[in-house]
Amino acid sequence: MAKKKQVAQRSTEDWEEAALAAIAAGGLRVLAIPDLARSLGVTKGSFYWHFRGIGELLEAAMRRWEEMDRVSLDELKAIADPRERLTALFVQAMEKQQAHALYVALSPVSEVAASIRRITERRVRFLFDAYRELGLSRLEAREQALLAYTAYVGSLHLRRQTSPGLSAEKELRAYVAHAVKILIPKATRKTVRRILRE
Amino acid sequence: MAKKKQVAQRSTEDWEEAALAAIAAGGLRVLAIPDLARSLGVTKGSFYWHFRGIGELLEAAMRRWEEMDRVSLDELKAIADPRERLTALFVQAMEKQQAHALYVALSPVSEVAASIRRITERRVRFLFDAYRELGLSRLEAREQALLAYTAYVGSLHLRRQTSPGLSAEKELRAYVAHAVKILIPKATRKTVRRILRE
DNA sequence: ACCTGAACACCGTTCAAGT
DNA sequence: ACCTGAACACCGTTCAAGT
Repeated sequence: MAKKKQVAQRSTEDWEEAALAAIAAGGLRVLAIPDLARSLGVTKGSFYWHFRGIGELLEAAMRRWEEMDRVSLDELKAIADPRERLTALFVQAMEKQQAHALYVALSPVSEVAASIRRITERRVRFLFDAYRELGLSRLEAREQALLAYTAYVGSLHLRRQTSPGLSAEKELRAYVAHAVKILIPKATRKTVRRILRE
Repeated sequence: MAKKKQVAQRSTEDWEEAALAAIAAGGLRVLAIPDLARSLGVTKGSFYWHFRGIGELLEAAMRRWEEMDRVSLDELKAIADPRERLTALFVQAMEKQQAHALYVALSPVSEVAASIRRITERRVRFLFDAYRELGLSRLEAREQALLAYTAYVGSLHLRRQTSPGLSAEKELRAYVAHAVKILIPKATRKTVRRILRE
């Protein structure tokens, strides 16, 4: 019954998670300390005990996201067969909505450019390694890795644009099927189905 | 000599242009009415004579950008040979820095989603038509158009990320060379050179 | 160790008053 | 027709005071 006096006591991680969720949902522009505080059940003043300012929150949130991205790539690295590994990556690219929303919202933000670059480099490197294992030359592997990565980024934008006339869903599926054919050597129809359904 | 009394008298278009320049340079977050007003030599109060609010400014600026985009596509449509037309489009994709910066900055902004979608549809349509003229089936042309468009969007992101170790410029050139081979049927080396240099 | 609450600067918005 | 200047609400930030 001592509800009024019960202090919330939120951890720094709580603030970071709330920030990432807000950015994924509405973009960086809607990130407001009073809103975050309200959603965490504390007053905005307490924010400044955890962070020096909104910049530091962004930094911490980015570190958190980078770590999540690194871990999910490492999980894929456990897959020995490079073709299977690429397929699993494509499946991930169709899921993980929050991560994709974050990428689109934050990629134009200059303050987090260093983070975004590290994420990009790690992903391109992952693709490069897979293509190398499939027998491509260094140059071919690099080119293919970059094409795969840009196709992925572009597909995020495509997915955000729900076309009214032409079914966006249908467009996207045709797109992915085509991209898979080019980006996963010797991909079978079953591979495409796995990526589109699974 | 009546400098103090000389009123600035800015047109609505001046505000729109200033807004687009600010967004291209620093993203939507740095768009601030006091800053715009200062750069135009008036006080922020006058903004509200031209626009009902910042939302209306964005709308007007988007209409302006859409029109610019439409015009530059129409210019390309005058090129009769579809292969030449695609090449010219790729050349544009390597130039027009402000337009690209605008796309990256605004694509995640939900308020302008309708504009972005119209721009995307117009561009994909342009690509589709070119591929049809080159003899592709409706499905093939659509798939190829979407791949070309996503590769373009992805390349914008790639270009923003100036890698320190590996030369970003070099990466980008390798990428474009590869993309051209896939996206412009029977492209010659000269085509690639034209796109990378011109 | 973590939070409250009041304070201040600054931006978005309004509007009466100017030319 | 277009702009100024003062006003107000709201957000980011600070900080002394609380538990």
